[in-house]
Amino acid sequence: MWLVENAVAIAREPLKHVQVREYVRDLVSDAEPGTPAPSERELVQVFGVARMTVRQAMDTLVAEGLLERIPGRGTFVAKPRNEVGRLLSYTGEMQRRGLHAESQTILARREQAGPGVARALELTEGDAVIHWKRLRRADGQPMCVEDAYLNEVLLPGFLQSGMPTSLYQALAMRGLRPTWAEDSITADVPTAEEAQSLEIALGTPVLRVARRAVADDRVVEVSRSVYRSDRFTLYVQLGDS
Amino acid sequence: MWLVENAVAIAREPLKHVQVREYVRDLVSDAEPGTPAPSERELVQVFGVARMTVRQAMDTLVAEGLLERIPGRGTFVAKPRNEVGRLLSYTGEMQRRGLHAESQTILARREQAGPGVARALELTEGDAVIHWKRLRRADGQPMCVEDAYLNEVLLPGFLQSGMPTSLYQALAMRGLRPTWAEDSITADVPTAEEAQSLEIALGTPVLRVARRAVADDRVVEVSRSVYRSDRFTLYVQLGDS
DNA sequence: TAGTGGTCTAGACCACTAT
DNA sequence: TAGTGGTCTAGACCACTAG
Repeated sequence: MWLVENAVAIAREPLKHVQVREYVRDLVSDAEPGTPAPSERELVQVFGVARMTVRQAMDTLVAEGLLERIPGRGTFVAKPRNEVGRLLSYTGEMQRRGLHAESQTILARREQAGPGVARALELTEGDAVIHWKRLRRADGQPMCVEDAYLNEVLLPGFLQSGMPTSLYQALAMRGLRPTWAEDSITADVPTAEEAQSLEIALGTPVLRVARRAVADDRVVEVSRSVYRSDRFTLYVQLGDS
Repeated sequence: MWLVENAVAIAREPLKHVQVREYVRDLVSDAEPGTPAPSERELVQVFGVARMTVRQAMDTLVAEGLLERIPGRGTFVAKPRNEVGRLLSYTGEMQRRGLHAESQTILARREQAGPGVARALELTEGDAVIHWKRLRRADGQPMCVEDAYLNEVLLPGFLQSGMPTSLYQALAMRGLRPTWAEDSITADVPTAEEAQSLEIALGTPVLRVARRAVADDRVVEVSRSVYRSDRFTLYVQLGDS
C-alpha cells in the first residue's frame, strides 16, 4: 500500500519545500505586516537546499497572501487581507475576534467509519477514522462543542504523537493544510449534553455548523460544531461569478 | 527610462514563461474540460526552454483554475468552478433548492436613514432610503421575513415604477447587479411578530442573516432576514487565502 | 516499458534597491 | 557595491499511470 509508505515518509522527512514553507510560516505567523522575511539565499544556506526549492516554498506563501515580494528589496509579511469568509481554524477565528482560544478534549480515539462519516470523508464504511471531540473556549468561557472526524490514513500516528493544540497546524505539518471548506449552517436548540457543556439553558438557540474541509483535493476533516449564539456570529463573504 | 526600454523588449521578445503560458492558454481556451494539454516535456521541445520554465508557465494556469495536473497522467483542461457560496437572490436560492419562490410585501416606502442604516449603506443620516419589508414564501409556505434598505439615490423612481418581484433583477436592470456580499449569521428566537408571519411557535430557533450587498463598489442593499430553521439551511464555501 | 508530473540541484545573468 | 527577487538552464531521480 503505497499510501501508507508515502505517509510515513512524509511524517519522517517532509518534502523539503514543505519544511521550508512551514518554517517560514511559523516565523511569520506572529509578525507585524511589513516585517522582512528571511531572504531566499539565506534560507538556501540554513536548509542546504537549492534556491528553486526555497522559491517553491515562498511561492505558496505569496499565493496565500501571507507574504509579499518586492523586487530588489526583499520579501515581507503582507498585511492581512481583511477578508471575512476566509477559511480559518477555530484558533484563527477567535484571534480575529480578539479572543483567546482554548480547547479541552472530550474524546479522542480511533474508530471505524460509520456510513455517514465514510461518505463525507470519501472513505469506505469500516475504514479507520480519528474521532476527536472538543469543548472550545474563548476567553475562558465555553463557545462551541466540536465533533470532528479525520481521515486516519492521512494522519498516521496522530493520536500517539501527542495531541496538538491546533488541528489545522498539525495538518499543515503533513502538507494537508485545508484550502477550502463547505459549511452548512442552521439554527437549533442544544441537546441536554451540549447545553451542559456550553453552560447554557435548554431551549437557548444555538448555531450548528457542519463542515467538510478539503486539502489537496482530499477530504481531511468533517465536523459538526454547535456554537453558543449569544457569543458567536458567523461572518461569510459571497462572491459573484 | 528603463520602463520604456523594458516594455519594448517585452513587446519584441516576451519572457519565455509568458510566451509558453499564452501559447498554452490559446490552445486551451476553447477546449472542453478534460482535454489534455501539451505535456511539459513536449513544450520543452517546442520552445527550446528548460522544464522549470515550462512549469512556471503551467503553474500560473493551474493557479488560475484553467488547467488541472494529474500526476502520472498529464495536464488537462479543468472543469469550471463550483456553485455553492455564489451570491444569489432569494429567488435564485430557492430555485437552487428546487422550490418555488414567492414574496408578499409587508411594507414599502421612502424613509430617512437612521444612524445604523446610514452607516451600513455608507450614507449620511437623514439621506433618503427605500425601506422594503417582505414575507418570503417557498412552495407556498413561509420561509423568511426580509427587511431591506436600499440606497434611494441609486434607484430613482423605484417605488413608483411598480415593485418588481426580484430585487436583484431590478438592480441588474440599472447596472447594479450585486457582485459581492457580506453576511453575518446568528441563531436567535423570533419576535412575536416574526413568529406570527413565519407561522411558527415562539421560542422556535431561527436563523438571522444580515447582509450588505455591493455592486460596482457601492453598497446597494443592507438587509436583515430571519429564516425558519426547520426549512432553511445555509450553505457557504470558504476559500483559502 | 514509455511517458507524466513532482521534486530537487547548483549554478547563472538580469534589473532593481539601498547604502 | 552588496543584496534582493525574477528569470532561466540542463540536467537528475522519484512515484505514478497506461498500454
